[in-house]
Amino acid sequence: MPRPANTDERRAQITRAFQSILARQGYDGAAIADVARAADLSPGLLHYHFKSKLEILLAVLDGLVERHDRGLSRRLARSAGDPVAELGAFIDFHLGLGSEADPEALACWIVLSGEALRTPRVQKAFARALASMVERLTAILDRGVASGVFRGADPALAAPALVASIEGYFVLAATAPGIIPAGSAATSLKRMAHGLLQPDRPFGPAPKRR
Amino acid sequence: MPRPANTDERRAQITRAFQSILARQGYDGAAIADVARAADLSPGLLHYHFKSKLEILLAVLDGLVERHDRGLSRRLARSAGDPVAELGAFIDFHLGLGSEADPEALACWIVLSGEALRTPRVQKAFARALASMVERLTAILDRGVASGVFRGADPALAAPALVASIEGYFVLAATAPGIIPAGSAATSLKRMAHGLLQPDRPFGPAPKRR
Amino acid sequence: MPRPANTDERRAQITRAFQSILARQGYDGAAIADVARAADLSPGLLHYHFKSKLEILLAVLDGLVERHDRGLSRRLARSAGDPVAELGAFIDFHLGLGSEADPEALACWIVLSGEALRTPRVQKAFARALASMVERLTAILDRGVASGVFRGADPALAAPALVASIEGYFVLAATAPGIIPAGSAATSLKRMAHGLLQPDRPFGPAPKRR
Amino acid sequence: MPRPANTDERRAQITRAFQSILARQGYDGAAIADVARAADLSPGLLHYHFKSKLEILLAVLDGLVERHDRGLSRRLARSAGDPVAELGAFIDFHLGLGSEADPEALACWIVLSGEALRTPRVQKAFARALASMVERLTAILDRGVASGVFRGADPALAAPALVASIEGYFVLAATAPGIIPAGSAATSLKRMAHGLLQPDRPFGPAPKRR
DNA sequence: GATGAATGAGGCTTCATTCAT
DNA sequence: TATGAATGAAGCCTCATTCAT
Repeated sequence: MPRPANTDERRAQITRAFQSILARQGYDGAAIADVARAADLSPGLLHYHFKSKLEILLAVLDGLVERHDRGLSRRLARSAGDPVAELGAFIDFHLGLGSEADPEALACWIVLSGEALRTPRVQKAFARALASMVERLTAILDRGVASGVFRGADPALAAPALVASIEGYFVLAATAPGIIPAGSAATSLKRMAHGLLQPDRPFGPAPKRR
Repeated sequence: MPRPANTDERRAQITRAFQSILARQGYDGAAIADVARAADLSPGLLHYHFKSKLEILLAVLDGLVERHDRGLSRRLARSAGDPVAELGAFIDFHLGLGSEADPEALACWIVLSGEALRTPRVQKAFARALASMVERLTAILDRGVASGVFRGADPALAAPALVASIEGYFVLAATAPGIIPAGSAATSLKRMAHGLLQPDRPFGPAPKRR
Repeated sequence: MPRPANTDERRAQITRAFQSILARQGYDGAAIADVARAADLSPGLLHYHFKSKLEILLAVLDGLVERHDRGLSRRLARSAGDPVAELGAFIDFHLGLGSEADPEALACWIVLSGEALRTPRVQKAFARALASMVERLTAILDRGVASGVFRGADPALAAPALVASIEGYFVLAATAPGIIPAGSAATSLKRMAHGLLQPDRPFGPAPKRR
Repeated sequence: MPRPANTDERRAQITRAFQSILARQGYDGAAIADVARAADLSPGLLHYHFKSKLEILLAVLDGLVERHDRGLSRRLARSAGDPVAELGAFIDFHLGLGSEADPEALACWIVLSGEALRTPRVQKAFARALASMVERLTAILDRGVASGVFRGADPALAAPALVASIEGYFVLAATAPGIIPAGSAATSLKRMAHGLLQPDRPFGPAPKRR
């Protein structure tokens, strides 16, 4: 007899609108009233479905992470079993040619990194998301080491390094467009991966072949 | 009988206090009143010396960049002339073992990246700072290529890639402590530089030597 | 095929929950949603059974008064016919050794006195409750005067005075615990009653007996 | 050179306006905006001079207590040295014929008792005020006992009892006007004091004189 | 009778900025 | 230069009440 519950849809609707405002105006700049307007809801309703503004932010982060994880899984599935291909897919998924590019998500990600700095709950969730990325990449590298394709590599060091680089590309893409030559990100990161996952060679002129 | 001008000291005093609050509370969270209290000045005075809060933020950014540039120059001077050593110095300066580590500056830098997202003037200054880093690194790499130590490298791609990685390490260090194995950052980045600045080798088992 | 009416139970259920919240959070602090949760009902239902929040408050007051009156009658019945005993019972009932103490009801009573100050309907009901107490006590005293045990007393003055004292004890018990020596209230009030219900004697040293 | 500080006046101005609204509308009903309007100040200014609404309430309480204490001291001074007169003055000061009556202060006092119920800081201050009243009265009674005018009295019980009665008269005066016969309060309380401060006599007909 | 989503007004508080002195 | 009081616009959040189902 009561009106059918629609909490899930509403929460999604709110989260969507919040994410869009968040990308453009940052967390403090994202007024609840703005979000309500964007979602075409009354302001009070946002607080009916979320206890506080922070909860909405965390919901946005959750959504971002979940979509990221699902997308990554799908992408990795194509090259399952081949660590080199998986590594390439991992890199392409994150830095690939804009096919999956989502500037809004990217901007939110940067905003979230800023909030992680000063809000423990955001910090925890943000760090967890990064840790999960590192774990997945570590697993790939481990398999590569086991199969002998990544010689002399320590996945426990290489994975965080690659994730850091990806994160850095994100920041530069969002804040200093033009600094990264178009289309170069994935290629460059792959070369960096080569450096990490192969034995060092000294810099210098090509060794003379006898 | 005008009192002696002390604008410069005052501005420095204000900038210092603002930076400290900024690192802890973010831009919107940094109330002018808080800053004034931290600087032991009256709130009104901040607006006497700075037209607006944003101007203080930009002054902080300027100061950060200037100190960074001076420090980098000093560090590079030690290895002047040797591109490989300079590259190592560049990396160590940014990711080295905490000798120069300044968590406050780091946090401000993250905060600034977030503000760059939504404030054109910050964006411009932030991007300029990054561009300048890329330029300096590019010059080093160029010299290395010219001298034959960096074979098959394209400094125009490699420099942004390395700067992106550094930026990424910054973000992770500030937001997800513990994800980067202690002391590994500079080492890993150097290996990544090897990958970028040397000809590719295919992944795989070590070639048999005849 | 109407479902069986349960309005009365529901109203009692709501009133009970409201009283409990009221004691702890005051009138403005008692959110309908809180009350609904405490009563394990939906918020909408409260307004189905009560026209407004104020009506619930008045229902609580009614309930309080009714229970008080019933309890008092029961207590007085034991000493029916003896004005001195009835007076003692009246005092004990209100200030007795905690046997009947109900801190929740006490707190609500204080809250209600505050609301009486600014809400005419509460004021009226609150004053009526006090007037009824005064009336009952007056009747007792009247009988005592008639029978000669209360000499020189004016029940029209004495009854309000005793009720005021009881009210004062309530306030102190609820707001300044510890100020009233434990167990002293009823005893003290009985002595005060002696003062009211007997001819004055001047203060001073005991008269010399010849 | 700066504008002369006027914090004290402003705080007094705000406290005054708040007290006036408080008496009429209660604590929750006293909107900061209302108070600002009544004080002819901008709303923001109230929070410049007081950290929160609660602080204003506490300032009101402080002011009330201070004025009460000063007034009481002045009144007692007239009968210094004579415990009986002091007791009378104490009672008259609180319940006297409206000469000092301040309905606004009275209403605030009731409101404060309600807030004491649920706000620890108010509770503490409120209880302290009552304790101070009890102390002063106890001192008077002690002297009376020492000098033999109050025979068989225990000031540690009598003082709280009298203060409770005064408090009760306050509540009734504010919430149930008309219940206390005009002009009877002080007289009745004095008779109650007789009961408390003299040896008990059994109720009953006047003893036959021989 | 019952549900719980929805509304929208209003409350407290914060804060960048201005200004009289 | 310097002070700190003053302003007023938002901002987040709460809540009594209504209403579609």
